[in-house]
Amino acid sequence: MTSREFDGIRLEKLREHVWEIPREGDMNVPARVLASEDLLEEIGEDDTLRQLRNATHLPGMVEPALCMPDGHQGYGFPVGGVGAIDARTGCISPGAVGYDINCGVRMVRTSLAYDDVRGREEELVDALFEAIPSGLGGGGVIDGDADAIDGALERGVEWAVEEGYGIESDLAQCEDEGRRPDARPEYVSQKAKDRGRNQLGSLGSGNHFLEVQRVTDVFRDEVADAYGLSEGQVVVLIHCGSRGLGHQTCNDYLRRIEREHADLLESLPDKELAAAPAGSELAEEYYGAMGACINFAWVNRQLITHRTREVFGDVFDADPIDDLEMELLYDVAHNIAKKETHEVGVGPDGLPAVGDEAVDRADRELYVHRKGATRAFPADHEEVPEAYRSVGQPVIIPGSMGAGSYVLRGGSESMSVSFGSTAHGAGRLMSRTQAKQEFWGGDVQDDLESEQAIYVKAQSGATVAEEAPGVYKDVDEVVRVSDELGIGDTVARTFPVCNIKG
DNA sequence: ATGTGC
Repeated sequence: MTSREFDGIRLEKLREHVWEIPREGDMNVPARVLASEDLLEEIGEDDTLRQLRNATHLPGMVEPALCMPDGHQGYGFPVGGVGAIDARTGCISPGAVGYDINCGVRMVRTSLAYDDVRGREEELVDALFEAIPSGLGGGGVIDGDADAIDGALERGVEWAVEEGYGIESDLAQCEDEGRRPDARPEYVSQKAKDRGRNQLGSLGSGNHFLEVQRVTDVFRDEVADAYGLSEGQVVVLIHCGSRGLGHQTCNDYLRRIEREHADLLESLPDKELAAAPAGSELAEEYYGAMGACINFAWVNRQLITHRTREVFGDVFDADPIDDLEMELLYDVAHNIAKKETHEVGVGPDGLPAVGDEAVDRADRELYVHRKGATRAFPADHEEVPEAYRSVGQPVIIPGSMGAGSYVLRGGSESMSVSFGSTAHGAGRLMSRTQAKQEFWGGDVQDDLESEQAIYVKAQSGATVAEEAPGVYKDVDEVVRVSDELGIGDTVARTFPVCNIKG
């Protein structure tokens, strides 16, 4: 059997693109990396594998802990990590969701062709940059008051559409229809709400962006038809999260775990994996608060969508819905934990079990943690919107601002291989600090414009350097692995036209 | 990711 070892961590190749870290010591389950040999070499260079192995110590983890092909090291739990944990006997881990709760991405279609936009890129990028708040700190599309925050946290996109910031179809074309039914705004602290109030409709910083793109390739005609995508079409990608509100909420609950569940914390190999035991008051409150932050992030992307439609309407002197057909393709969460029912191995006592200890398989309710991973439910799954039910849910995978992005559809193998999940992006190759040593923001922008006709406008040159195309892995290779594993199948590829950043 | 550290 082929095997590879990185810094004392050995992986056995089970089959093409599937590498297992065998269970040993206090690991509850094995761990698996879904990657080609080339991607595995990159994943093995940072702390990802050790973090993935540590994650298997979380109580109640069922089946192997997973790392998607774009995985890299994160806070405690790797980015690109998927961890399914028994919701009755296990735990829920804020560290396995991430600071930016429901950081995610949506794609908006248009009826414009690249030729309609060509030559007007700078006018468009200037108008978008002017209209859409970005960067660190406050300022949003709307000035939120207490009612707005409560509406957003409780009801998500439903609230935004009622307030006039969207159209009816925006609801159906969003994961969970833009509203977590189990959101509990009362478990979000006043401090977090105060931070979110003036950030409703703002991109933020880091890897967040709004990008106008053109469809360059269609790989599966019948799926692209169902998604309303065709070659040459202009689309808009919006990538952002829950800003200070989600960050504050993650922090609030990490502190409470330290105070109220120090025993569980002590038992973990890395304190950053902090988790609350299933059934505890804290677990319930975090789950409800996280659901509210998820709704906030959806409202954030909805308000940016609203403003984007207005900008396109102005620039192209047309009605954004009736003429430009700016409908939402889909909105997917990249950082989330949700109760989902999946089939898992169970022992004689009926509890989830792995390897030889499993005597049967049965449906169990799990906290599926996806941290830097996308839900990728296949055709016929009841949670796929009706318009896409026969082909599978759209999966949106942003690459870098120099490489473009992909639209996939949930693959037929995703439920059995990855708890209905696939990759979420290209994955970082180097730290932000290293990126700033390697690149200069202004040079990156000049090169993109002169060599690829891509127009980037950003609040901070440092952010452009941190997000330079060269700091990312090869997104083509990431989606090739997803496609070959059958967890997410390529549908279309896009290429950047212009991009605004924090 | 983030009022760019507690």
